[in-house]
Amino acid sequence: PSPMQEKYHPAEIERLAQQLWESRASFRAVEDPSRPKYYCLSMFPYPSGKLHMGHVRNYTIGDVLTRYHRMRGYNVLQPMGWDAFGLPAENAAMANGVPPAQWTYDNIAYMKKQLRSLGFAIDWERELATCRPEYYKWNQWLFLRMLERGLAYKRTGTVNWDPADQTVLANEQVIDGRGWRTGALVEKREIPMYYLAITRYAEELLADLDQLPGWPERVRTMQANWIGKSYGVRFAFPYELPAEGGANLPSPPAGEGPGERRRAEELPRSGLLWVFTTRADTIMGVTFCAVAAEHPLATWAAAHDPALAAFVDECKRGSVMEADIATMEKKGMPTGIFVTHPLTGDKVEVWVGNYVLMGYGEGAVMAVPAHDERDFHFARQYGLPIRQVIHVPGQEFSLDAWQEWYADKENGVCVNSGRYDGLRYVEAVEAIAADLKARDLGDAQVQWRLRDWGVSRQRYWGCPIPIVHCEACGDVPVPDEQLPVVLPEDLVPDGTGNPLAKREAFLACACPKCGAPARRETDTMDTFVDSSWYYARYCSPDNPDAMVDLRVEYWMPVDQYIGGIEHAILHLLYSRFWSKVMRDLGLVSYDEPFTRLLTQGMVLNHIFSRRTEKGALRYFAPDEVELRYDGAGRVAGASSRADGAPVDYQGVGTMSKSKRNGVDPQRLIEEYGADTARFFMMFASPPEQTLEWSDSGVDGSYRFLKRVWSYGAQFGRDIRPRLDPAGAAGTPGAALPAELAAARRDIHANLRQANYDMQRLQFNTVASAAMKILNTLERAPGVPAAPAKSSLGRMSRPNCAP
RNA sequence: GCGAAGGUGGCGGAAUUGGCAGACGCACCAGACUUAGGAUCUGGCGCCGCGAGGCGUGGGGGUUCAAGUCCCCCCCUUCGCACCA
Repeated sequence: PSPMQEKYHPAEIERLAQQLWESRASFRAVEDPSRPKYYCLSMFPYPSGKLHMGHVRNYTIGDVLTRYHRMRGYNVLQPMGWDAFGLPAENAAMANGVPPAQWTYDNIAYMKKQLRSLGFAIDWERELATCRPEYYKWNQWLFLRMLERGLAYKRTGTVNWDPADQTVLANEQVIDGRGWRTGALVEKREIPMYYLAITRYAEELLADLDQLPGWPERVRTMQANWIGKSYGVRFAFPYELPAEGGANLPSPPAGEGPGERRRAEELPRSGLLWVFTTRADTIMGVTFCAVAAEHPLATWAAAHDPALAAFVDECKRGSVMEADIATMEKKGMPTGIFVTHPLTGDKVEVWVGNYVLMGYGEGAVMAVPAHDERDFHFARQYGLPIRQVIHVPGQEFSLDAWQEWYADKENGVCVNSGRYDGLRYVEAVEAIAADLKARDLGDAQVQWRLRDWGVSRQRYWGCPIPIVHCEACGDVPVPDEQLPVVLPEDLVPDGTGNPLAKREAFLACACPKCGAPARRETDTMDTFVDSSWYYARYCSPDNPDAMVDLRVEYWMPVDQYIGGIEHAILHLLYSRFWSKVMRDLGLVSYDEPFTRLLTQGMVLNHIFSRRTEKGALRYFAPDEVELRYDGAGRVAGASSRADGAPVDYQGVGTMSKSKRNGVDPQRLIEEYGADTARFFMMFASPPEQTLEWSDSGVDGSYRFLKRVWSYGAQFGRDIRPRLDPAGAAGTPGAALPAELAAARRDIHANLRQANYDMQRLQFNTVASAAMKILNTLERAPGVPAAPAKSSLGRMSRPNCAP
């Protein structure tokens, strides 16, 4: 052995190992039908500047799994790329005057260097960045295919509008109802946007969740609830508008309900107010209706009533976020318009309610205060009538306070409902739907909570939507042979709208249809479009002529997808939708893109703070703080190393810049080496659970690796017991599942041969960590945690071990 | 507000079908070795109490011979809520 091998110099060892891997192209993935494939995918990073611990954990878990499967003879693909379009690049551009493209490419270069230094087994030949024209060309191409099939369409949508900067704001840029840069009160504004008809796939997206046993149960539950299939009745209240004031009608926005997609140039004198309800059995208890501020009836009434107009304006202030709308104070105002109850013929007043959303359902709801909690409080607040029409035996209805049973549809029976009296929920809904249908005023209908996906963004740093606006021909799709519509990379946004709108060279073009001078669309696509199919592009990243080719059939679907739980709904749902669209276009043959999903836990660290004299909270980084313990090992207090004065310990929380409790992976790598970082992250906690940062744990990992290195020939004997994950091997008579037993044999066999072999050292470190992941993935039933030697005698409890 | 997942010692976490709560590990305490090894070994370690004993799985109620586990109500934390990624 050379002197170098006797001491542990991780920087040198890792550099040599990485050079070796590179010179041998060890991680290049080549299609090989003779071997089973294993496609292991980690969610690609946004190039925000540098890696954080969440990245390191995510990619280490993936790396361990690929190494394990490579050991077992699989042909492994582990690619990496960059989710490179997005808002932070524009914000950085505004702050520093650097074009988003330059900022993004610089960040990619730095983060790629970091990923390389971590020694991940990535096939870098397949690297992609979503901001490259050769990638986003295919966003545009598929968008055009969807447009041809009516899967992409244009209608109005609601956005946050900053009246000071005259620009659209992201939800994130609205703080307490005001624009983050200007402080101006944000307004809702209706603008034309492109939508993708994901609701057409709602049924399949819901049903196919059953085909994903490798996904965490809670993710499937959340997706099912998000899609939200409900059975109800869609019906209409006929109305006649008062005769006066018909001459100067405002132009209401297009109706948006499933059956109501007309562009109303003028509100007809008489018409139908459509609503949807899951509680048609309570229809006889309707005492008023509520419409959104943007609803045509509200617009019409506001034109005749200045007070109502002021209220409608008030409703249009504030953000469009559902969480904000759901938590704000419920307010309303009568329109003076009365509609006719379709079954009783009673007059029912229409109110404008700030809690009714134009973009959901019909933009109008029936109100049954007696049996809907929100309607109950609203009616009490405004003195509207409350009519009990559901009775639950043994319960007494009272107007004093809302009670849960008022909304009970299991035990409820119709009362005060004429011919429906005595019917239970299901019979009542059926009878009422039939009666409405007979009058041509409604029918039973399946309703989805899922809404179509609005993809237009009034932003620069994104994929251009391939549309040309021609005065004569209207909106004209860009022909395939003119793709990609290339985004100029030298612009710097200034916060006052999309800079593309000021770039004549981008705007000016010829109409593809008639050849006349035309203007390009300046909206770009939602970045969720970019991330909805990148995993498929990794299979053929070099193909300039097709979105995907036959290689996709070899690698896809992804066998193991790994990422944060925060993507459990949107990203994963959009990817599933996009896959199904690609399948229906004949591009791929799989139904679902991700066979198994692992949602990794967050990385936490201790938080320390102190109140300043002005009352503000000042945070201290953990390494700026000295901990004091009491006799029992409890944290008794903490003090600043700088001034010795006490600081408050706030427990643990996710690593964040604002709380100053982040740990920079770069420093860790430089100080201890990549193996220590990876080793610690794998052993400190099972992959799906939160990981609490511990400096002593990192230090211990380093010392352990050092000892492994220096023990040399002996270490197979000395170290082996310590490598048993959770000590599973220590239980006498415990039957290991075959998979775990095989993994154990692999690890022990390789430990025995591993002396001084740097590749094998890396291999063993990683392979033993793989055991821990397998424990999580396989959920091996019947494998108890191992007792210590000293407690073996206490194992007499019969139900303690098999 | 709505949807989802959680809450067990100082800490990470065990407890399989309702059957001795706290396995295993970390930290801590005492001792041994005896003197550089942040090693190893032995013992202790939920809380209160000198003790007998009492109390303990976020809080409150219930079912049961028996509840961390089942039922009802409430509280707290994390994730998502469609333009952050």
